[in-house]
Amino acid sequence: MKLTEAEWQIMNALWQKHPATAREIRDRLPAGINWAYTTIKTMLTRLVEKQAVSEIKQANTSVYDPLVSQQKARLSAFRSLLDQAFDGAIGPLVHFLAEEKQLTAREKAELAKILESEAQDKGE
Amino acid sequence: MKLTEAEWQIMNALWQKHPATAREIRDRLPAGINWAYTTIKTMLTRLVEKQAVSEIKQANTSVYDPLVSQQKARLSAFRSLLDQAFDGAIGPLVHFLAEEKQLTAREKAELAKILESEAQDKGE
DNA sequence: AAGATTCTACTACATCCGTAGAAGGCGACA
DNA sequence: TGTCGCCTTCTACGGATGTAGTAGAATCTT
Repeated sequence: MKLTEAEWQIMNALWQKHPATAREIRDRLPAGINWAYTTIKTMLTRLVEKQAVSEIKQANTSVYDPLVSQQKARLSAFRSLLDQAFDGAIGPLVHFLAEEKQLTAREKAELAKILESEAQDKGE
Repeated sequence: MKLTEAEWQIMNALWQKHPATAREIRDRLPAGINWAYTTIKTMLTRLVEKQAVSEIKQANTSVYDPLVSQQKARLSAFRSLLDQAFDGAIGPLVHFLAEEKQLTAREKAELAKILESEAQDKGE
C-alpha cells in the first residue's frame, strides 16, 4: 500500500479520529493545507479504490474509515525508504543516523534507549 | 533535493563509483532493472537539470558526477518520511520501531548500540 | 573510406498526481 | 413550494514520472 504525499495527509487526518466525513477530515488537515472540498473527495475516492479506506453512506453523506492501519502504512513507507535510499538494510540507516549531525544527541539518545530496552525484552 | 524512485536508482549507481558514463551507470543498476540506454540518458538529463549531477563532455561522451552527496539525499529522504508519516518527529518513529515485530531484535540492538555511543560522545 | 557501433539531442506518450470546477440531488426552513 | 446550503458524482487539466523510439553526429574497425 503505497500512499502519495497528499494521500498521507488525508490518512493522517483519518487515523486521528474515525469514522469521519470528508468535511471532518478537511477540518483536521494541518493548517496551511487548504484544499477545496472536492479535492478531498477526489482523494478519498482514490483511496477507496485503492482499498486504503472504506466508505459507507449514512443518509446522503459518506463516512470513511481506514482499512490500513497507521502501523502498516508506516512499515511500508519505512521499508520503501530503506530499499530506495539505504540499500534495503538497517545497517546503512544506522550509519547514517550516527553520522547525522542534524539529529540532536537527545534524539539519538531517546532512540537508543527505547530500542535497547526492547531488544533486551525479546532477547535474541 | 527530492529524488523520484527511478532517480534514486541512477544516483545509487552513480554514488557507487564516479565519474561515470551513462553506460557504466546502466551496467551498475541492480539486476532486474533493465532500462533502455536512452531511458538512462533521459533521467540523467533530468538530474542535470535538477542540478543533482554534473555532466562534462569528454570527446563525444558525457561523464557524470553527483552534485548532491548521498548523505544529503538520505537526510532529505529521511526528513520527508518523518514529516509525512511520523508527525515530523523522532518520537513516533522510535515508537514505531519499538513496536515493529518485523525488525529483528538484532537489528534493534544494533541500532541502539550505535546510537547510544554516539549520544554519549557528543553529550547534549 | 565504408560499415558498424555508440553517442547525443529531441520527441513522444501513457499514467499518475495534485487540484478543482460544474452540475445535479436532498433536506431544512421561510 | 422555492431556494439555501451541503452533499455527491463526473469531468478536466497541467505538470511530473517512467519509459523509450528516432535520427543524425562522432568514432572505431577494417
